[in-house]
Amino acid sequence: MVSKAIPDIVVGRLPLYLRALSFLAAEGRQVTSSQELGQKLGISAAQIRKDLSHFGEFGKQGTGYDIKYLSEQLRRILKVTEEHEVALVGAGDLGHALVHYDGFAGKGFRISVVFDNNPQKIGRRLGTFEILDSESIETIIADRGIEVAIVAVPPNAAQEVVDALVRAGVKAILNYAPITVKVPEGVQVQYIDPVIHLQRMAYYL
Amino acid sequence: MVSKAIPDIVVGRLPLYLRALSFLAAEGRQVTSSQELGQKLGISAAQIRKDLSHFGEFGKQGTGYDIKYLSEQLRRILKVTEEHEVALVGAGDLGHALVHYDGFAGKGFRISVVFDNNPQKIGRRLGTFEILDSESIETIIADRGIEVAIVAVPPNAAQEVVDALVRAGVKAILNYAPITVKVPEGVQVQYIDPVIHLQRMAYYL
DNA sequence: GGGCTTTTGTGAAATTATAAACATACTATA
DNA sequence: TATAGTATGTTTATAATTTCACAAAAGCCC
Repeated sequence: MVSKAIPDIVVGRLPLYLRALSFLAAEGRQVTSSQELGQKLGISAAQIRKDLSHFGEFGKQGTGYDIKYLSEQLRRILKVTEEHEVALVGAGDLGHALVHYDGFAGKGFRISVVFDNNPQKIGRRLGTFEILDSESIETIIADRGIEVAIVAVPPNAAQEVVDALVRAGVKAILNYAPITVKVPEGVQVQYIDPVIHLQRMAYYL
Repeated sequence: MVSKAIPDIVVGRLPLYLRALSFLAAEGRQVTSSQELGQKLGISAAQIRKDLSHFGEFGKQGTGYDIKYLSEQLRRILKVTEEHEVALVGAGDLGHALVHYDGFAGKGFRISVVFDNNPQKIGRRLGTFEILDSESIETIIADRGIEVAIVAVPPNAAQEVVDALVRAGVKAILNYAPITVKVPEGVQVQYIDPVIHLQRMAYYL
């Protein structure tokens, strides 16, 4: 394997591999194979081997992959060995669900601050967090060096929030608002919109 | 254009086009171009034209696309002109957020029944819905002919819920549980897992 | 230890997807 | 009515991705 630019589509599959490995580990399994992983994920075994080969040699011929070892390697590659602090903007129903979501634990992320622009909500608690004024996004996020944020605000507020996050130095944004936002070079955005997924499936109904 | 099997990746972009068109329409715009749409979505104009060409000719040379007309056509293609009834399984925080989410309106989907397996919750209300026993998924969904469902239950319950949905005749499942589930041929599953998106972005931090 | 089985890592081949290029058609304007 | 300017739909070219195929390495069993 030679170090080259890794295709983004490959990077996008690594978290799926890691997730599948976590489940196998939880079942007490020690070793797996590209074939088994592929079966579980609906991906060809060859593709999994090829994807991993971009980063090194993690398996043993005739045996497969040590689950614990490969998980560690993937976590290292994805830079999720330590937990990233995440800023959440939007303390509505979705923000509430995200704050209480236990799926972030051990996966490399931890919500550590919550913002909202509603004066009714500012100063109140959401879970263990005090809801902070969105006006303070820039200073607080910059001060704390947070570089990951989740946007869970209505669509008409999303671009404005994203702009503030970018100014604060955030480099990765997970946007639940159903609009495509503009960000400068060097800032990543990923989108979660249930309607997009549902409409895509509706085509095949 | 000749009718052939449409690449899934093309189908996956249609909802994005439709979403962008909705925004333009909301701004009072009448006409747009592949170039403008591409700019807004971060997709090349050629790709948009090519994607649309799989389904017909919707534009006018020298002018572009009539926003209302193209939206109608995309809705027809995606089969979201009428609203699909959606069954929601899981009345936790996420289910709560989904029931109150106003982003489904006018997009082709409407949550119309809610299930949970927690005896504490069954019979109570979630928004305007009475929470029904998950045990009744099969009969109720089959009776009402629902073919779209959203799974918002903990990972350890997800496969079981999916199995029940499949038996009930559901053909499209949006799964918020962070596990890859097994479904028979002919049943679609799409996944929403914030951790996957965050980990993918973390690679580039 | 030798033969058999398994499974990796990886080039080469096949497939699929994206981008570029362009002929054609339409609008607007003078 | 002629001309210039746009923007489509489609063809062609380029690039990216996936699959295939196989040598090599490791384990297992007698």
